[in-house]
Amino acid sequence: MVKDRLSASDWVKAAFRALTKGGLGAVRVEPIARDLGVSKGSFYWHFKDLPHLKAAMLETWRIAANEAVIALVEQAAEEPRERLRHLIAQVTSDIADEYGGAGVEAALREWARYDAEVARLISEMDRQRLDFVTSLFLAAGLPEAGAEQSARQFYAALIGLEQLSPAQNRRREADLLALLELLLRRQPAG
Amino acid sequence: MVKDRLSASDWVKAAFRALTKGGLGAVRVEPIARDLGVSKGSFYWHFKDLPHLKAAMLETWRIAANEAVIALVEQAAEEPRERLRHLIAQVTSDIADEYGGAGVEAALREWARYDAEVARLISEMDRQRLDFVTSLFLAAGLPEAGAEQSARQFYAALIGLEQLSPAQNRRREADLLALLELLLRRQPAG
DNA sequence: CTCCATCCGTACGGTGGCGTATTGTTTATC
DNA sequence: GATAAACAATACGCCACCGTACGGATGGAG
Repeated sequence: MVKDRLSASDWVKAAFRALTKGGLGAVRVEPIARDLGVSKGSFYWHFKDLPHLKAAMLETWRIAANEAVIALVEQAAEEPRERLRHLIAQVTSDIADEYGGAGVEAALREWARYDAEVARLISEMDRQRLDFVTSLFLAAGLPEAGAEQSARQFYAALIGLEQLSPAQNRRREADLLALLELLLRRQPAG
Repeated sequence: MVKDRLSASDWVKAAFRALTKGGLGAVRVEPIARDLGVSKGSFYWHFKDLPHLKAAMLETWRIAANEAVIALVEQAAEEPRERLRHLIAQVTSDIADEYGGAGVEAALREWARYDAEVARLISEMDRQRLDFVTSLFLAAGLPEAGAEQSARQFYAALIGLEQLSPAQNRRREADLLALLELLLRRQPAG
């Protein structure tokens, strides 16, 4: 047997699978239970109800996304331009993480449009990422105002390209790198 | 009385309202009927079933989106750079058209991730818009390869900024205009 | 006035999902 | 090997929605 007892996080993982495959409307107890080859009796042992599962998903994603950002901050090179290039490489890599990666982001962004709490979470994470990117542009020598705008433009293009051409990672990377060059040339760092 | 007989397009409009407000999962017969103050007997007179309503929505949107693009091509200035600026103004204007505008786009993009047919439609329209923007960059003096990439970068930023900061039209416009300047400087047109 | 087409209301059966309650079944512990 | 805890299966009532059937209202054509 592979695994005949489930944990709460198994349910969360399965929920993310359902989310990426069928959207928020597909995050339902009984279908996921069938997907897991188990009855919903299991679900209601691990979770009070569906809203609690969704809350667990949000929390899981928040942590995972934070860790992804932090991992980039720590692990990549010291030089800010290098860090930005590592960021691009990371975002355009095919390694879909445990929780779905690209698809999840889009689904959550859509979810946020109907749920104020999710909207706050997303906006908070965007803020965090924008601050990070802004700090890199600043460290690369851009003036304050220019750095913030460049960060927005860069991050927006990153998101937009994910929507435009999923599964075109190679070209996306090239587009992002070229855009980065352009933005960095705004103010020669000297 | 305001209007005591409905048409199929009244249902489509109401369906778009539901879509922008609650996502694809909110496009259901009976709730929309309640919203319209009518019974679902009306719905099944105008449409065979729910899939047919959704098909009508897609068709409506396709036409509206095409007309929007075409209107820009015809109406705005002749000069390519001017046309691009008009495009930005259009996209960042608050005039939400009859069918919801910004919210609909996002919802449809998410819908496309679960439905191959919708995906084809979206991808086709993206193709069309990218070709349009590419032609403007070409006309503005950029070389072929650079024009295509600039178009992707510009259009991606446009989409991304919609996701990032809804209801920040003013700043979005500034960011897009600045980015446009940058992209146009790639190859001084002479 | 009548008749037909258009449009909507109402009532119905069917389905699928939610959450609860209750009863197994496995596992660790002593 | 008894026992308690962790986990899961089953069965149930409930509700929202789908799609159908049919009957009632309304308005224009003749």
